[in-house]
Amino acid sequence: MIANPASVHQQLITRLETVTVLSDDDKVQLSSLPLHIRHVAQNHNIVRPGEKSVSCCLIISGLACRYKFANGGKRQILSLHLPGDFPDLQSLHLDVMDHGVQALSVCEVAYIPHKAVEALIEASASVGRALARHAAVDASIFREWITNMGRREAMARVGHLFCEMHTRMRALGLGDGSSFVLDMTQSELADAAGLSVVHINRTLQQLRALRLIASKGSVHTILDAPGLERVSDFDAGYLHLRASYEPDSSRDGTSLRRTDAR
Amino acid sequence: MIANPASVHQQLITRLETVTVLSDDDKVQLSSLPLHIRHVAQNHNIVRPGEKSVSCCLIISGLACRYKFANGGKRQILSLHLPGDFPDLQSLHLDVMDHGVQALSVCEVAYIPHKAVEALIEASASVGRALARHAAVDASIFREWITNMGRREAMARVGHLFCEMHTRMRALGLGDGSSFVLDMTQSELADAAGLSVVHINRTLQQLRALRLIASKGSVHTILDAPGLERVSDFDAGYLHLRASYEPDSSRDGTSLRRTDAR
DNA sequence: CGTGTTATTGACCAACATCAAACTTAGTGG
DNA sequence: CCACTAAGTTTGATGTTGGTCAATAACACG
Repeated sequence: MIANPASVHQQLITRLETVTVLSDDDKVQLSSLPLHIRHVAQNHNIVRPGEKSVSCCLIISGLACRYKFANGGKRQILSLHLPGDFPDLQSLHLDVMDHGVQALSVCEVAYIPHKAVEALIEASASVGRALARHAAVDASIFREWITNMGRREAMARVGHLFCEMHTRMRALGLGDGSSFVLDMTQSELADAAGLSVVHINRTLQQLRALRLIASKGSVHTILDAPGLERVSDFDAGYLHLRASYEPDSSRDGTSLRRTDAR
Repeated sequence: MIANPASVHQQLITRLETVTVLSDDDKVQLSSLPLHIRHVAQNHNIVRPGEKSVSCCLIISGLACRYKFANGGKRQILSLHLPGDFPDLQSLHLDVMDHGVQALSVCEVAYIPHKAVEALIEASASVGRALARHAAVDASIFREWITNMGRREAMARVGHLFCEMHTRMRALGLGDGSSFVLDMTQSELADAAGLSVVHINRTLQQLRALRLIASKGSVHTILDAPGLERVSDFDAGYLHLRASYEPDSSRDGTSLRRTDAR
């Protein structure tokens, strides 16, 4: 799997078109975007923490994550990234990386100079909107993860992670019906879910025992999607895919009494 | 405390100037921004979840939060917002609110129509940059909160929250040296830290027993800032204030072995 | 095969949740 | 100003979830 620049440009255009309308001129500009394509080995950094970035990275293939270390080196995985994602788009606006980006599987990555991205945004409002929207969805996923870590117990947390990745992959045309590949060790899942490796292992066993999922290697199958979503408190609204979302107007104007908060 | 539009425009200009350089023309444009100023009572919604926003809100005074509900109504507070913050800037790019914004104290809020914000960004690259940076810092804080919830235990979690709010307030010229006002009940602190009310109470007692903080009512004093930061694993880098940040290049190019992850 | 990583298991323990009750504080109306 | 009330804080007792440690089993790869 060796990406050539032209196919990467096309991949980028296709991805942006899921979100906005691009003019022919936009596409021409996108097609001439300078790319520095690199293969990154498994477990190596795509962007180093603390770095002063001069380019944004686009994941072309593979699975990447953002991460931070807390305390005495306990790692937290902050997000997972699929082909077409820009895991460090914020580096356009922040001088220093407050976290790292790492390849969880072998990855192909395209680095695009900040200057080029800025020029493109300057030139095309559509592209600017699409990138802003990408960043906004990224932040929405962070919010859901905060909720996941703060208010869901282990089984829901892990199940939620699976639901999210399955949904995101299907939106990109990856995965095969109810199966998908998530190339992460249990140790990495633990870092993503804020749990210990041992507990992840036992939680996966529970999910399997309940016949909600099945796994062989890194290929996971969702056996009972509604059941898994129920157990995991999953509602895809926060992914802001082009689907409907039911507004909850039950609290209109009324006071949220402090005791509501529990 | 009744804000008049002119002072709000000035407050906005001052805040944006902490981040970018504004031309005289920018300031004129900012000063003519249409604002709908509203007082929001404590515990009432500033923006309802599920809503299709047509305006962004700017906190003029008071303390606000973003929140979500998980599971059987367990609330998670996602972020805290001080005067000058735009807690729903993302609504410019997302059609539906995936969370709510609520007043934790009495708040004054200015609603600015999306159309006006978009026109302003169109007209002024500086303002666009400042807002994009605001959103990027917002997301950085989310990442730190994920780490906080996932990988820090109760005392560090609560201490970290205090350090963050203290630092953010000082950056805005709020608070008085080592004291600051954080108008939240323990129940709300619990929702922010992903803990139970009872445990928050006991954790605060520990922090007081260690002489790291002292509190009377909602006025908190940090008695031993370095001590609290150490216990809380706090490093202000992620707030991206205009200060230095030490890059960590210790992992350059080397493999992050999977077992590093623990 | 042998070596190193990853997955699994059991035993034990710490952190945190839950429940229920008492106490404190601030606000309200008489 | 006092009694009353409701919200918020604190405490104790007890239970559960998830962490830690340490060992073993299963795999993957040269």
